[in-house]
Amino acid sequence: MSEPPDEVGDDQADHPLVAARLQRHRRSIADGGYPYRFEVTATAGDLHTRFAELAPGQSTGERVAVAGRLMNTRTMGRLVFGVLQDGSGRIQLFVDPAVIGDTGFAAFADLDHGDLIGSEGEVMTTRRGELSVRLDRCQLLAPSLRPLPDKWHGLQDVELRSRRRYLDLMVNEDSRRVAFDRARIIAELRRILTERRFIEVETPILLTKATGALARPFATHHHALDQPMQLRIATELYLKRLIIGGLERVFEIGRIFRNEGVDAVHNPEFTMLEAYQAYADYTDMALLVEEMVAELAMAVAGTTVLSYAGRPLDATPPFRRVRMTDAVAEVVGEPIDFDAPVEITVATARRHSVDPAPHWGHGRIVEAMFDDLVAGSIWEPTLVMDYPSEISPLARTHRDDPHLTERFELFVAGHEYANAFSELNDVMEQRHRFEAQAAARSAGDDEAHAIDEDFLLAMEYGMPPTGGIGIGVDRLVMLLTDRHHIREVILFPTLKPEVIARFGDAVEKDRATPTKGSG
RNA sequence: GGGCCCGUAGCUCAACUGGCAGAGCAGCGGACUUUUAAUCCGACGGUUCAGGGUUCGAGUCCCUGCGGGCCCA
Repeated sequence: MSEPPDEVGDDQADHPLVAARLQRHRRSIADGGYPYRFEVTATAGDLHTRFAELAPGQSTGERVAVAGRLMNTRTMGRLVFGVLQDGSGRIQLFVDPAVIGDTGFAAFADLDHGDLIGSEGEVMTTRRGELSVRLDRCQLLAPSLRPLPDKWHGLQDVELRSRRRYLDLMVNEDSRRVAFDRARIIAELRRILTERRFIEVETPILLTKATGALARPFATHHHALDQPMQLRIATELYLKRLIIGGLERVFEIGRIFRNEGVDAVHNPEFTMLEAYQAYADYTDMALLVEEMVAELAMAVAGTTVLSYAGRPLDATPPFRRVRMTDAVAEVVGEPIDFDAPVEITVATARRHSVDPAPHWGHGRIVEAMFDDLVAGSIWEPTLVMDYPSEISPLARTHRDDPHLTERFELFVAGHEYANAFSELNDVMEQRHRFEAQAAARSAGDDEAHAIDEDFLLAMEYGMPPTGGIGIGVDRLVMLLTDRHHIREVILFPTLKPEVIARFGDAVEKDRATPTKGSG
């Protein structure tokens, strides 16, 4: 054989199921190849909508052209019933040699499941009432060289579903629906904010120093500048610079990168919405997030009474509000006193199996107790209000309690969904808070904020009172689509490199097969 | 990081206390002129994740590694 050995990329190249398709592909190329375009006049969804009422055994006289992937065929003597899937759904193809001709019929019979085809014919219903297109013409637009996954069970392997998302989308209706719902949710978020006169902006991802949140950044390097760089961990401080600049209502829906582990609710890159409104405070943000969740639930689920993980979940505003210190005090059975010696709070924590680190103050300890003892038991949407200053370096001190800040987080189903403040706008105070963070960092707290001098410079020009909020978009999509793992709502979640097992040998796929990038 | 579980045909899954590696779907050949996961008949399809060990004999037991899942931290 003089054929190049790797016309199909990997270990499956000589698999019989692939080889036959490869042969047909070569014949097609020799016959002049495949079309460059196909004029589509209808989608499956269009047809089902328009002809929903059509009785069995009817012909419409209307000729349409549909395109998509051939998912299944059933031969019945000299008839073939095909199932065409396009972006809107599925439509049956009725293939009768008396209509399409013997040549056309033979060509259709030569198609493989998975092929992309363009089909034309009259809209009709079968005797059983199935809406169909009676083909008088059909062409192969692009072949599938590999067989589809199981037509009934689809693709089940959790890892493969993420790795080969295209296959997952081809054969698992649920996955397609989540993708569409996610797009809808993001579009609705834009609509909701735009209607409220927010403008959408883009701030840098590539930074010399990532700031604005408590998280470890990814490190990279700029070659021409010979400069170490980091990927952003928040959009917060740049959006506030825009508030200072007078844009007054800004938001960004952007990818955030945090160098941390992967689990059911964490992916190293995720999508966050941050919105800032000048002359507003955290009570405005609370109303905003309630309205958002309710409107999104109506858009996606048609109701604010959701079902999540088999349990009812009522997301109808107003949400329950509870002060963080009260929630903790209730669980531990004694009040939290920020003026008492810290040892008192340490002892309270230890009695509840929470072990504070030596440099923690009341605030960090209260947060740890909240995380361990309270957060997991929250089910219905709850605004946890008024976080300790120690853990809120960017939030404004509470107008009624100097130990606390005007900050809330939205908790649902045991997890955090949003984080909002009355933004700290006093540059002197901001500098002090940053310095306290720096001190915590040198005391061994690797989750403390870094000082951002450039941001402080911006603040020195005066920052209006501002309400700000950050919302985890992926988690919101999980909640609204009843998915329980973040990889179900991210099309391409972060995965380890694929490893191909060889004889006594394991090779990373991307190293085993040269690609454009490596050449 | 710790515990438990999993990795078998392209896909979905079986295989008892160790004893010839199976089915359905897909693919191939055939029957069937209105099917709906069509149905029926036939033949085909395997490095049981990789490496090592125990054994007359390993998918199964042991060790190591890789990958994955769930729970916990």
